[in-house]
Amino acid sequence: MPFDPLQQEPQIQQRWDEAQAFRAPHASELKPGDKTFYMLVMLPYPSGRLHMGHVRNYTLGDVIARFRRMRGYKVLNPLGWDSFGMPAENAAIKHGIHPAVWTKNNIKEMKAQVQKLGISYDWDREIATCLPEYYRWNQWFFLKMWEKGDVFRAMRNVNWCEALGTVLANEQVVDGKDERTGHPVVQKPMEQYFFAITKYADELLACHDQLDWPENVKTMQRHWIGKSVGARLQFTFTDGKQVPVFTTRLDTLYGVTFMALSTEHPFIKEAAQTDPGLQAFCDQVAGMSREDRLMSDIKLGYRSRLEAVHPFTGEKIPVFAANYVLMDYGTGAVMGVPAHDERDNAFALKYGLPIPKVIESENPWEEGVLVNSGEFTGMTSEAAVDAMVAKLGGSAERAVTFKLKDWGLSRQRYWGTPIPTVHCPACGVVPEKAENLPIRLPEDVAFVGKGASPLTTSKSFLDCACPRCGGPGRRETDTMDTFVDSSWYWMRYLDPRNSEAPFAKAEADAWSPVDLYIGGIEHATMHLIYARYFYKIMRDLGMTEGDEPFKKLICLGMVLKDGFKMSKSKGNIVDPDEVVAHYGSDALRLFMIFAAPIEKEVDWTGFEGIDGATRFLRRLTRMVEDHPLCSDPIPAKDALTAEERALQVKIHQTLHKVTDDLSHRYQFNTLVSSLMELANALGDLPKDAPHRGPIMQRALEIVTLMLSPVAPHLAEQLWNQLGHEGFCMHAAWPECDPQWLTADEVTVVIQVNGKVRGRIMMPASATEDERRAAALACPEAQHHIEGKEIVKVVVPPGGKLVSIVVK
RNA sequence: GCGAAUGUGGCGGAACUGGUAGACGCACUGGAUUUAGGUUCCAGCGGUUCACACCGUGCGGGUUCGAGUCCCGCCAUUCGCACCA
Repeated sequence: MPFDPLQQEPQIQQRWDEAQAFRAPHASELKPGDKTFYMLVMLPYPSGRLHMGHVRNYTLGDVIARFRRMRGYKVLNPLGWDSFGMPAENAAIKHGIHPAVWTKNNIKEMKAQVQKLGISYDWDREIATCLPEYYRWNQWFFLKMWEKGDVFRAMRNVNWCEALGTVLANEQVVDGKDERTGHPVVQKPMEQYFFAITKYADELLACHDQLDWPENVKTMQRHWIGKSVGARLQFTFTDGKQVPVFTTRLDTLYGVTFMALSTEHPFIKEAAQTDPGLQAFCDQVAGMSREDRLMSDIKLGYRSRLEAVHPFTGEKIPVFAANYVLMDYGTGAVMGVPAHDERDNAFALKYGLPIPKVIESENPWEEGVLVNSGEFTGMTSEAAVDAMVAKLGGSAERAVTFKLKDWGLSRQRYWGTPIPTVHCPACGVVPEKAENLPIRLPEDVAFVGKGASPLTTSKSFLDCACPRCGGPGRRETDTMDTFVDSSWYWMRYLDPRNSEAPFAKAEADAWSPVDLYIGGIEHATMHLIYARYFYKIMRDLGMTEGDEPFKKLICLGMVLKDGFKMSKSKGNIVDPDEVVAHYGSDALRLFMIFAAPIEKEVDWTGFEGIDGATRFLRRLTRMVEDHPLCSDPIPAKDALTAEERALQVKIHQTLHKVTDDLSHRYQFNTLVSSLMELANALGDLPKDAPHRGPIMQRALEIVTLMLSPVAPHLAEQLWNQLGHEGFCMHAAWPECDPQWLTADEVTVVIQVNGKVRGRIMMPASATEDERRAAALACPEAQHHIEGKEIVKVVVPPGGKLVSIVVK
């Protein structure tokens, strides 16, 4: 049977389907001693079309899932849809399609595309976050967290477009204007719901130790969480107001020459009411585009009429409103120490403030010994902090702050999980009763792209009874951030039809935590921190054991086209469907795996690489076709020819390497090249080799088994052609034979003064002295040694090299 | 701006612990087979050079018998920055 993927692949997929080959057992079906492996890929957004990034991600996951099955593991490999979010609502505004219809169509289309790839998903586990059966559990978690005291309401800025009367997402705001209509956008505080994730900040940092994750991801998370140890102290204004300030450098207190408060700080707002100049400055900052505020190093300030009093010297200190002080970090107020803080320094130079030096150290921004600091002069920075806290008495204390902010989850949108609370004139904001869940999204809404959330237009949704007093109430119209959906979805895969709970504890015990999680590096901080947080919440609710949801993490690089991210707007999309229709999925999978190491971005240069993958698969097929089946055993080592022995070594070394790549190194591109090398070696075995039959039989079996995770369809075909019944994917992974792992002879490289001058073949068993002697005797080396003094000869362990140093 | 990463032939990449730079593949060149080819097979393929040899892993320094790999300083590109998912 030739290589004919377009004909064969659908048939093989149908056979797998009929045999339920990918079904994962539930907890009750697992036997004691069963090894389990939970393989997870990040939940995709159903944009409508699959792209190459998905193909890469799912193929990698599938390679691991299939490999683990062959190693005897029970494997759970699910997929679902992150199906709430803005694009559906945008489609509704633009094309008048209901978000639910648009989303459902997209899922259908993308699922069909994924299925053509032959990924071994257990589709019985499929979930979609936009279905009430799913999002009711978001609501359930919200209520549990409310009970736990982990939900609160507070003010935070949103992107407000006055002309549209709408809140906009960051990505909709370009240069301080609505991307679509060009109307100006300002920062406006709005009352919102929050999850108190900062309660878990310390634990999120500490648990990194348990994780087999890339170091760079852990580092990014550490910086994101941003723990700072320092002190909080009160400054008093001349009008008697107390202003708390957090500082990591209390030791520089004598160097304070100004204070800077956020433009959103309540005292600044109050002062602005009687200070038109200050008000204008605050308006200017509120209207600054997000990029400008975040990404420029331009420090802007405005000197208010407020004055603070230095707690030790009693000197009056000017108070500025400044764009670089953030209201949601620390206390929204900083003490300005221009001599010892880089940003304060730039600010002081710009506004002509004094810059007195109070620390003697090598680098002005680092700790040292205090000078010009009254009674504290001469102390080290460390000692001074304790002394100052003591001297300041009740108005100062040691404190810790985090850059991590509490998780604002309110969205003023339709296509998301309704937040299950009720506004009651008598009781205030009241959580819904658990038995009333799910609070369903209403259908009778209009999508116009301006004004408040569409939910505010649905009378049937708005009118409800207060869960506490039973009086008339108004339902909350905010929906949840879609990050809530993706913060626990992998647990729902364990028990997707459960109508009593998000999942049964027994299922969590059987499968959690996830053994390997694969997804994009772009999720390094937000999603992966929220998901870890939710897992700790689930643990604290007694729903699962353990601290961390994802034991091992692999982050993929992006798939680019001509150096750019593939995107509709650039018109550089390569459609996987077209490739599969032309080359079949095995060739696409093989090429995706082979093209680049997984953590690197890969540029989709065109179809030439796939031609190469196809050539390789065709060549293997031909080798199997040309091979007459043989059931003779392979004779003992001594009976084989030198060529046959060398091939046996190559076969088993390759098997060893591929097994290692798949189980430990998680390096996949080299796995493919090893297979190609082995195929080349098999092709070189002479047709008249005396034991060709049994050697080739076993070699082709091993190659087919190793190919199976990457190109599973062809592997099934070849497996049957090699005389085996049943599925290759259910066959056991081959074991390598230790007697064939070491070659009889090795090449020893001879260097003279660091340059390679010769190579000699030596028995692998040669001693260090024998290698040294042979190297010195080698004619090519002699040529470079002659007439010179030998300073030393280095023979490093490993036996592959001798380095001679001459003068 | 802040945080994280990446940089090796014409191209994608390999080199796992500091030890043969360029495995494997693509593209290209020459040859053979074929009625034909998006077929197959053989050979070549970093640069300079007749050769010996020398140069060569983004750039500039350093450590070492030996550096793509380690250290210091730059440059370029990519990802993230809290309402995109």
